Amino acid sequence: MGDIAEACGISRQALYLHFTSRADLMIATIRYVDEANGLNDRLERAHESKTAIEFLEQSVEIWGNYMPEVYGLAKAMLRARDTDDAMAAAWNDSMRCLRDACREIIAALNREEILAAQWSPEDAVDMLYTLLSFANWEQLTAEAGWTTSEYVKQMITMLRRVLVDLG
Amino acid sequence: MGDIAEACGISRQALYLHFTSRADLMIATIRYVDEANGLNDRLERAHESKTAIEFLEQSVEIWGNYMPEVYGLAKAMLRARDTDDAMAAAWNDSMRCLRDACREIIAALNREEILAAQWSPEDAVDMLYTLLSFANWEQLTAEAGWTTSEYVKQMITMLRRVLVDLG
DNA sequence: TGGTACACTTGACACCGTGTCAAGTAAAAC
DNA sequence: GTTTTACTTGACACGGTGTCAAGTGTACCA
Repeated sequence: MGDIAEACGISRQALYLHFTSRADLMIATIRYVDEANGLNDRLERAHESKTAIEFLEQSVEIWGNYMPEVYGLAKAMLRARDTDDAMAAAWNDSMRCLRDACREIIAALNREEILAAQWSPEDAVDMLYTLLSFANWEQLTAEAGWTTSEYVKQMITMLRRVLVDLG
Repeated sequence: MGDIAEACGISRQALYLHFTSRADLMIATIRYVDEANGLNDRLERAHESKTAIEFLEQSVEIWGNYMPEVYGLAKAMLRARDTDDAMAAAWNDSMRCLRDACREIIAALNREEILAAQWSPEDAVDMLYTLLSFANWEQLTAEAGWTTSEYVKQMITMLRRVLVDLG
């Protein structure tokens, strides 16, 4: 809080006039970022896809390019999530549009009858959402040294293999 | 530290006679768990497999049953890892046998010429190691409600689809 | 038997970060 | 000209980590 206040050019105490706590500030920040960066709007664009596979690919590309933009905040929130229920709720809320996208992708694959036989739609949603996690992206980029475009390319190819059975 | 000391029936300060810091205690703990629970030894057993695919399946099964046993410690270490380099090193050290297993699995698939064409061996190792992460297991079990055996079964089927090209 | 080393005790203290409280100030709004 | 607003400084409580000093009981050892 001290560092943030200093960066804002106000006193630490003034911060508490605007936000009741550290958690409150972070939640407000993620709401602001959601609004400004518009993951919702961006994912919306994938809906123009003609096929379910294209929908999947578009969504992964959008998500893969979004994560680097909000990396710092996301990491801070994921850390705080473990000890703060309000933070966990805010994070889940903010990730809801990705969850929704996953659900829609699986529904689209199912509708086209190309969802791989091993999956119930529910399990497929769980797995897709899990595979697209920040933690995995961080591991592959920060630790393994992949670039964003490598991540997107490999992830798309992998997800096609995992989720799609071609007739 | 206070809680741990109390649980041990000694004073908080006595803990510092044995471990120089909280991080030191956790690192010693994970070393002890590694020794006692023997992930290394357990993974060793998978080497008796006749085929690369069997090797993969055995390893995932072993790992999937290991994670629940060390969940608490692993979670604490993953949290501390972000702010403590020694902790990060200890964690990586402790995960080295899983990394090695991933490398060997990919090498075996490659030797049998069934590693899917999309993958360079290095990328395949990175991806396999990432997919087997604690974070993914936690997400699928704690959040999505999968059981350990569901995790193992789905993970194996998925990894076969992801990594293996059958003639 | 006396002395020493060892494991532990109590109690105090410093440091850091979060969050709270009180009193004061400067400028804008009415 | 007064009130409201946004901020200031400065102090303090709390919890957690880590340190220090001095004391205690016990086991070992010459």
